[in-house]
Amino acid sequence: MTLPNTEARPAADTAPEPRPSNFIRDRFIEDLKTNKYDGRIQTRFPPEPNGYLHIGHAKAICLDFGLADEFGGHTNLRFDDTNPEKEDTEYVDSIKQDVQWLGFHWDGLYYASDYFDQLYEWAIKLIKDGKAYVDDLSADEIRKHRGTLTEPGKNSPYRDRPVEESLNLFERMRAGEFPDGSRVLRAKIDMASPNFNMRDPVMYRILHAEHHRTGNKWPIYPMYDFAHGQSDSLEKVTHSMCSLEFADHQPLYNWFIKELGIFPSQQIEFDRLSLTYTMMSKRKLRQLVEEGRVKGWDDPRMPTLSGLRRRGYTPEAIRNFVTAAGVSRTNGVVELAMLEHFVREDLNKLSLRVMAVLNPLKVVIVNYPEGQTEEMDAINNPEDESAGTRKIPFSRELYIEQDDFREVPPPKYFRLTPGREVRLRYGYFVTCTSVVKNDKGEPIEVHCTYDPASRGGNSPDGRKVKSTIHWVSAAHAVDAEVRVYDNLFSKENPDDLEEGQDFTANLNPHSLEVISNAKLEPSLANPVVGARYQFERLGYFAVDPDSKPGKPVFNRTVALKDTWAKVEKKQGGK
RNA sequence: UGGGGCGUAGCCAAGCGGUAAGGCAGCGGAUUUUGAUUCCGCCAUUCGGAGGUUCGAUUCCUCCCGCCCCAGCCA
Repeated sequence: MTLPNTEARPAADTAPEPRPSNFIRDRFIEDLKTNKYDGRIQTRFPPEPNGYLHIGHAKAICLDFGLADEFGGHTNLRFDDTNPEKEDTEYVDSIKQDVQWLGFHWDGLYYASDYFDQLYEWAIKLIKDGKAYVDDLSADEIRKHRGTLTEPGKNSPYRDRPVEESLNLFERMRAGEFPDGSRVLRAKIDMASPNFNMRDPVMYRILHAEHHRTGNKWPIYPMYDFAHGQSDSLEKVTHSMCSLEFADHQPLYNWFIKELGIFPSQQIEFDRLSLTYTMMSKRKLRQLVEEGRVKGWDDPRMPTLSGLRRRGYTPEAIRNFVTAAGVSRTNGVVELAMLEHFVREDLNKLSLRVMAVLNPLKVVIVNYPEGQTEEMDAINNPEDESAGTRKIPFSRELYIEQDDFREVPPPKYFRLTPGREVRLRYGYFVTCTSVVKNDKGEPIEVHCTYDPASRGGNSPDGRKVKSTIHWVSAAHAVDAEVRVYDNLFSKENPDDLEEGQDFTANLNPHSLEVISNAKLEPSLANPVVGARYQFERLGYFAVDPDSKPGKPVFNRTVALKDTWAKVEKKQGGK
């Protein structure tokens, strides 16, 4: 889906916001100052192509690309594709698209699989140096030899087999002579290390699996630990940022680089992004897709970049949010309200205002001539004068929002109610004179009179009204489907579970509300897919790809802030 | 329990020995043809706790408490 350029984004006329300081930037500055890498900054964004990118990845992307950009550095996109059983080109395509959509450009595009030959040679070298050996133990036996948190591990009986034997066995592993799981190549480090990653970690496993890029060339695949640091090194990466849980791997990362005598890339760990009411686990997001709990990876309720894009989020909003949330080494959880603030902030600047009624209630202006239509002037974007104005038809029968009329108004309710005068935005002042109700006593039609002198919404005598409400002319209205979203999960922490529950127990049953009979102003009959609008007084909405000519479908990106809803809730209202 | 990491307001987060930035949320008030936006004001005598060093500690030291990560032939 490509987004049309329907929004004019005003050129920035102010200096960029000062970036909050953080420990990674400090490290860059320090390394530049000491000329540690000849004044060079090289980073990489290294996703495994086993799923779609989510907003947590946006943080890593903004750091890897954004921070390097700040210092005139370079950033590679590198796919960490060392586990063929989980990976697919569908994911590499979506990842490339999402990185670009976020607004970043990679200098080099690489795959760990590009380095399989080099990695294999390095493994041979380590065997020859007596730093690696082929182990015939089963996975289960290896686990038993690994020891526990308090007990050191035990050496494998194969640990001291002759170099020639390991060499021969490893070559035969590579030749495909052995079945999966029968043997592994291990680094010979220290089975008594308090760090499990140093207890003779596995470097290669046998996997007779087809790889999405190398096909059936390899029956053995390197482990993450034997691929990542060396890939960084090959790309002359100076600062290799990764998340906190890899901190324990750093000694191993450095060990391989040292034993191989290759370019000394350095690893820096930072905290992952967590959001309330949101799930970032790729495995669980995949489960939601596969079980049909959502409509796909790009379901607008998903925290994936493709989902947020379809929902109407802008890349700017996401980048601003990530920057504001900051980076540290604390495991915190950011409130979803903060993300929503940054979309509203961006959308407020660029989206065209439009009138739309989600839950229509018919209004008849009894003293307005039948058959007459007037063209009223409306401002497209009060935040951007260059967006101009447009004409909206006004006639005797209109729709207003059901919420904007109360037969019996609660305290502080300013909107339409019998006997009260309100302004129809860009229209006229109208006063409610009577209500027509159905058998159940629900209002189905409201009768009003209008003041012809208040055309456009101003009364010459200067009298005030407490409220301005939006409307759509019934005869000119465009029917539309509007999808209104709420949090995907009903708990702040979706992993907060009762005994025996699965995380899907916390799915919000009301995360999607489909409104099939919304009424839009006629300018919205055939909007461009992806275009974003503000429905005045309601929120920001984006055109969904499911739209058909004359029958648009909109996704609510986020509602406008609603002080009245808060007041009403405090009053114990609906 | 061994190792690693982290504790600053409801949430995120600066701070690096000189007396607590900023953002989000919240609460007041002004402007408003969106109960929106914008604007203005308020919101930590205190930095997980207890000791110690110092003229002076969120910053240094010691001990304690709490939370997160690690025992995949996943990344």
